[in-house]
Amino acid sequence: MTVRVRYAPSPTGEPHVGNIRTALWTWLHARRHGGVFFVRLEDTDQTRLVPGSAERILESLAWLGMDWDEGPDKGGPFAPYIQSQRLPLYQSAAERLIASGNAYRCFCAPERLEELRNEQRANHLPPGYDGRCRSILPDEAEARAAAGEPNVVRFLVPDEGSTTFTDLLRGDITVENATQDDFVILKSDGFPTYHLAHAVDDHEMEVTHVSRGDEWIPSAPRHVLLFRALGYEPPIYVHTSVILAPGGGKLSKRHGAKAILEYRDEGYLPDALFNFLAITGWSPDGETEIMTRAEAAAAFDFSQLNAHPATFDADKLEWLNGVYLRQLPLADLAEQFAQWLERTLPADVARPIDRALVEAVTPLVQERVKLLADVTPMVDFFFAPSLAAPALDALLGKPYRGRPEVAVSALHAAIEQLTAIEVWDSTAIEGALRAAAEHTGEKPGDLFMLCRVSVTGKAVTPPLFETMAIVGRDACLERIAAAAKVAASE
RNA sequence: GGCGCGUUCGUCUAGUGGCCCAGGACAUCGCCCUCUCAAGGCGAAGAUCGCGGGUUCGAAUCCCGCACGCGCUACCA
Repeated sequence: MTVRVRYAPSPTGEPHVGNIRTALWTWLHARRHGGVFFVRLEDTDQTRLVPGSAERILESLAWLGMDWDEGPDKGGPFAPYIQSQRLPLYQSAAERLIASGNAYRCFCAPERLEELRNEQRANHLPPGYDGRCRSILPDEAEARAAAGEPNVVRFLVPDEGSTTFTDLLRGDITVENATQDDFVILKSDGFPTYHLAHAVDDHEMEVTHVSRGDEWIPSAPRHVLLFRALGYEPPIYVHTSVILAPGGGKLSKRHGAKAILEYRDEGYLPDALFNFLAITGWSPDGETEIMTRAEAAAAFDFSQLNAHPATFDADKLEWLNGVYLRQLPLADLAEQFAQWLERTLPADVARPIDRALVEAVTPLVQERVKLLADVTPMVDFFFAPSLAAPALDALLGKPYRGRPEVAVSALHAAIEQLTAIEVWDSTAIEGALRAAAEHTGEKPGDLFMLCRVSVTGKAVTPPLFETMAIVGRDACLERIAAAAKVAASE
């Protein structure tokens, strides 16, 4: 039997890491077994819909490289893939359940339910529907419903016995039926609840494995009961753990959870995020951590997932992103940088930005960035149309503090040597600066730092000689002279 | 309150009765390399395997109890 799995988000917001990680594992399982991965929109709560979120959900999946075989945007053999367009299916299932005595109409008003719960809580009893409408005769119920009296359909949970289901991570889980109340399967607006929609759709769409968050464990027995009452074979269940925020507690918007697309906007690579999410809560062998999607898929096994929650390790994600950035071919990296710089360089830098310059600078910073965002402050001086002379304190630094005249003569020596260079390349520049240091008796490192700050305005930069080679002789000499003037003015 | 799930270095994990007085990775610290910063190399520190009982020649691994954390207990998913 071919594996068919699904990602079934509610279009009520954007996917965050915890949510997408379950989808990612599901995707891995599909690819591992040559199965089908599809997307189904669960928009049965009309009150919580957020416009645009369906698009953002699909965009997130696409960005992460999780392709889907069937879905709301591309159809498939079981279309439609949007629950609000499948209402008749749920309604007829509910009617079948009523007819078979597995469900009944309930006319209790929300207010009564509310009161009932308060009372139960006050008496330290487990809250739950008391089954009052169970006793309404079917004919009467139909008549009242036909007359337009608002009602919901509840599933009739057996008072006795227990229900067992198997979870791929946790083994058999058994729950006493008596602890489950008669839950609503069809709401008064004609929409199904999750429970019914899950049973109907996952059967209709021939889903083989259902992986979802572990908050669904308590209601899984309900689903098994539903499947059986409908005459369906339940799918295989996998309940995945949540991702925790560093401080503890579920990762939430307030607690550092970011939408997937925010990672894109902050300069993470989709391959790195994918890899990171795949291995938080899963390890193929205890050693391997860096994997392509294909490698992860080849090794993936639901039953290896960790059943306990994992804390989100932002440091490790950054590290991993750096690993991916470093192994990117230079041309690809330059392309990424170009797009990034286009967006983030100050407005006074002419657009489009100098593509050749980006390519020249890329190898100097490849091993220095962890995020694409790091590139901008690292290379902005290469692109700036003009650079202000450095501030005195920054220029002198520790070695020359209080003795600017020494810095001035060192700088002049550097100018002299640099001017004499025949072919302006990094080797020649290094030779010139070392010669200048030797002539003046300065420590090479001190002179280098003087030049670094003079030429770039920064104390931390890509390698000096390569940097100066790219900046060009005229600009370098000009800037060093300007810096010398700053030092001399003291 | 009831029901359920979970518990190995700060963090992610390996581990399914002896190879584990617990291995790898991130982070941390030190050394090396070095023009700054990185990257890289080497090394250190870091877990009485939640606690208490059992079973066994032998337990992180099996059983029982407890503690703690989390989840569910909606006409939300």
